[in-house]
Amino acid sequence: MSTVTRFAPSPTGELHIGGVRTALFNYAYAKKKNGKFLIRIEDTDLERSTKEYENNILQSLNSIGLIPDQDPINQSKRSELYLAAAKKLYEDGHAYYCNCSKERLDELRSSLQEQGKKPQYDSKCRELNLSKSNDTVLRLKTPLEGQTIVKDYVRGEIVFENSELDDLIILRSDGTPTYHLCNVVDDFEQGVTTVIRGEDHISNTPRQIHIQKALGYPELEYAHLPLVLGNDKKRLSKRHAATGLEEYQSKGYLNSAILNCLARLGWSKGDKEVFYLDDLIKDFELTEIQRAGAIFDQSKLDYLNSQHLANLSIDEFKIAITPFTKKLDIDIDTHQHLELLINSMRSSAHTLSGIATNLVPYFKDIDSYDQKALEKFVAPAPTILSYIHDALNKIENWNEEVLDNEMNIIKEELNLKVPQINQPVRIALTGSTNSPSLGTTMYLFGREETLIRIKALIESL
RNA sequence: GUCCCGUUCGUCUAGAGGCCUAGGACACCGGGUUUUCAUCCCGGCAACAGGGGUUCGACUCCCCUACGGGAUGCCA
Repeated sequence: MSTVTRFAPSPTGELHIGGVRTALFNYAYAKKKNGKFLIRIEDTDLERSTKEYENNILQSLNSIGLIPDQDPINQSKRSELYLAAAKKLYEDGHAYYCNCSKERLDELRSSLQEQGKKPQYDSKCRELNLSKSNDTVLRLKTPLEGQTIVKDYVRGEIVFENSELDDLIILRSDGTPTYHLCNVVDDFEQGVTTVIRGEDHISNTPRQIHIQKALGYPELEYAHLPLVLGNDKKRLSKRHAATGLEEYQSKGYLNSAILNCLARLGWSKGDKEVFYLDDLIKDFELTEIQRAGAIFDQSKLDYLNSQHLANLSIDEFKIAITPFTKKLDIDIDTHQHLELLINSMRSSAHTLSGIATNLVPYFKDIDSYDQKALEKFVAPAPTILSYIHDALNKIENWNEEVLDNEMNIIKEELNLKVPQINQPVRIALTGSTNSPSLGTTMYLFGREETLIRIKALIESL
């Protein structure tokens, strides 16, 4: 049987990186098995679900390349299916109507808890043969004894005593189906074979297995992933800074780097740290997933991003950085030595937005100089710049070698140390002391612009 | 409370009883290259939660404790 996995988010918030990782593992496993990866929107909670969040989730998954093999489905549009399943359960004697009031349930729970027992429904209505009415819920007849064993790829076999589980509600008193029913029915209807989801669902699993069995559905395979945590070791949530996928994308982290980073959270293959989606698909095994929760570390993402950035071809890099340079109102295609510029600057920051910012001086006039640098390198000897300007002005053959050579000559003539003559020029050209090697930098600016900028700095003093 | 899951350097992880003097990566610290910054290279720091077993031998197996997480909803 061909493998089918699914990512089943509920649209009650933006897609965060923990969700992306769950989707990623679902995707990778399906692809590895030559199966299908599906998306299901679990929007049965009308109160909290919104179309905006749904769109955000779908768009995010699409933008990062985790494309489903079929159009996503919405649970909110499939009630007939759930109702039909509920009806079958009732007719087959696997479910019963219950009219216990909320008050009774609350009392029951608290009194059981006082006795040190597990708070659960006492199955009062189980044999009463109640019929459906306005205030009845439909409950599943959970097996009273025996065990339910969840076979999990990452944790092995997890055993639950059936006596620990009560008769769960599958249809609310307003007639709408609950999560567990929808989940089980859809997994069956969609042909899902393998459930890969967060470990917060482990204790839900035996309940779902009971529904499956009652409905006569085949068994599923499970893999419960450890959770992605914030710095405080707490489960990632809105309280943590920067959890949304879009935030990372808009800061200029490459999709491939984000995916790489997320995949390494809970999974590894030998000493391989830098890899791509294709590698993951090839190497991935559910049994290799780590069992403990993992803290998301941004400095690791920074590193991985640098590596992925370095691996981009010039054309790929151009395409990747363009949205960021556009935002800063610069058009890198206008540069006369674009390839050299990119290769000189691509490692200047960890993110595309950082690199784009560093690129600005190469396209726009300097509107402010680094004051500290000015004080340190220019203020002590302001006349050096004029000397350099005049010397460079005589150079016709404007290339890196000649320029480096000339700077060396100037250094000898003035009997100065390298930083004393190099740094003022850097400041004149880029506004700061940071730039590629000086010959390259002057070459990148060209003869005319280099001279203009040196002059401009002299005049601004 | 009860049930379930988990616990190796600051972080992500390797580790399937002797290969472990516990390996790699990020971060950090130091050095080199770059006549600046970044990159890159080299080196260093740093962990088996605690206690009992089992065993000739335990990071690895068992039990207990502690700590963290989840479930215990007419949320998903």
